[in-house]
Amino acid sequence: MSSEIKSHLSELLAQALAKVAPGQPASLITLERPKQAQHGDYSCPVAMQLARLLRRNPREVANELLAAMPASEWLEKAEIAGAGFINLRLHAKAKQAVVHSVLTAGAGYGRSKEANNQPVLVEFVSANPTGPLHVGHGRQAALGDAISSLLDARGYKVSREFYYNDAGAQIDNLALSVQARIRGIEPDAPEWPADGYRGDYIRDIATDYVAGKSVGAGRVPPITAAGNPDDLDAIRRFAVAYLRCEQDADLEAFGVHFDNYYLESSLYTEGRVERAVQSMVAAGKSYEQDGALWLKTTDYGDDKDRVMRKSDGSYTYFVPDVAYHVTKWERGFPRAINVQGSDHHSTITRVRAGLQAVSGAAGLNIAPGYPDYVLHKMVTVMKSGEEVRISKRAGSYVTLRDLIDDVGRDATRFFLVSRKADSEFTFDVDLAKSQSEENPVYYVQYAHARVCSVLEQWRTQSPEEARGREADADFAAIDLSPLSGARELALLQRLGEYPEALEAAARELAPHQVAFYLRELAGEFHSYYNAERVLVPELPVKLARIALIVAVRRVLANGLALIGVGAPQKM
RNA sequence: GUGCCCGUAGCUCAACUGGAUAGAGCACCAGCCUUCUAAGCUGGGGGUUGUGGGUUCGAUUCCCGCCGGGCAUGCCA
Repeated sequence: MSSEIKSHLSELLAQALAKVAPGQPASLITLERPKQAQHGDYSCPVAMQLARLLRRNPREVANELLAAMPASEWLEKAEIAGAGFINLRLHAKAKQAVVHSVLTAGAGYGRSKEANNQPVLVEFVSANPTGPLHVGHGRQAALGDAISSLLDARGYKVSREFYYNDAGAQIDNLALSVQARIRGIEPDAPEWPADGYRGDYIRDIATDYVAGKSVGAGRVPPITAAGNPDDLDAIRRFAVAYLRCEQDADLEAFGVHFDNYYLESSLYTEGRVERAVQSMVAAGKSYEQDGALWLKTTDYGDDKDRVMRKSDGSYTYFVPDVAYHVTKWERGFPRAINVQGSDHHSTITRVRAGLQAVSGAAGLNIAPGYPDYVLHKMVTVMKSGEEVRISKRAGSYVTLRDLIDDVGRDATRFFLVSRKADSEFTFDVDLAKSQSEENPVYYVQYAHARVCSVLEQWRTQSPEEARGREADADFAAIDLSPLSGARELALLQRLGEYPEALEAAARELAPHQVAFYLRELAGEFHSYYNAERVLVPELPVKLARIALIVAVRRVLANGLALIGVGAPQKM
């Protein structure tokens, strides 16, 4: 509703612009929400821009625009302020309508069909199965899942995917580390593998392997440990399955679900890596040197060429990455988004270069910027005032599981998603634990629970009024005209901004904006709650206020759902 | 050395992509519970937006130079 009003106002200004300055494009007109209430509901700076183009006084131009603007039933006041801002104030009626929109749309409020069901693949976490998930993976899980939900809300057909690096040197390392533990070798012993994983979980895997235990559930095919310490391949299979199960359990506890798990090993067994290399060679983008095969990534903006096939015959890591991304395109995803740590940023150029080479040779028409990347900075973990260096090899971490157990799922997710991806993140574990009750998530959830509580009171006090009013839509017919207080208008305004907030967050792939929006909406609700009673004697006022807070509850619930946080009825 | 990103209150972070007096939360100070949940509210102190220039009606935002931090720059993944 709010966006309808906004475009209505833009149209009025566009008509004025056509009269005052014929030939100037309507795209000059932008509407902003002023920070201060005295500046009205919307503000338009176009007169100042015109002043430069027309070489005239901005306030004069603004005056003429106002005079040329058609009247509107939604508009209460239009005035000029400051250097030449045109400030617009809406009638209360225009703002009240948003409650009806929210209550009618319910869970659909804020959603759109804009993307027209276009498929998009969002890849995130993609942790190597060589250890438990740590805090950094948590940030990625929270981010990736929220981005996926945002795109879903914009009408995309979203596929969440986890890419398993279950091939290559790291996995060999894992197998050797477990084998060493089976043989009773400690990480500090001279026989310990050079780059072995030192964490205690390696010993647990070794113990289970020797005991002949079985692992596997859900998506991970069951496997029983062979128990033979010499069978490195059997150890490898068991260790990978073991850790996949651990990671699955952690993600489950975090409330993150994937539609698909893609195994790197399958790229080899299906010959896709080989085919990708052949295409890159056929594209004329490669050459042999020093016994290795190189890709001319400099043709695609890189500062030096990169090795594809090492002199020992194995491929460098980005080659299967290229093959993998070819499958994303071939599987029918014209858009793909990769959520990764910023330490991977050098792979962007290589993967895109490889894709373009393959695309040219195989006639795939892959878009030049494919895929999109959302890079997030690393999480610095502070514990007891000191930084914990996350190192799988050294075995020191704070696992995602630790956080979920200590801080709680909702708080962890809200916290991890409420920062811009490209800002560095300091996660103070002690603070998060000791002050868990002051985490902003409770502030938002509390607002939701408070609405529920008021409604509960109302149902108890006045069952005859409440009868037949259960779902949101049952409140939609209530007369909203009593909602005219300053705090009520502020709440109405905020509710109306929700669809725009989602649109912006989805466009910028920035879910932290949803968290901030919710914080503000909850704040305005808490203020209102403290200043006014909802359950007042005058029935029309009472009902209007009830409709308002039901709408608030709805938007809080919708927003929290997007970022994977629960909306409790009671706290 | 080169490339990308970051630098905003004591701390952790915002700022609608160039708008009006840069905002929140922690922490600190002073108030508000016999009335719908005090995990809340009201008020207060706290800033040369790293720094020096430039662009213009207007800069935290765009451009250039410095300073500081992170990541990358492997025939590691």
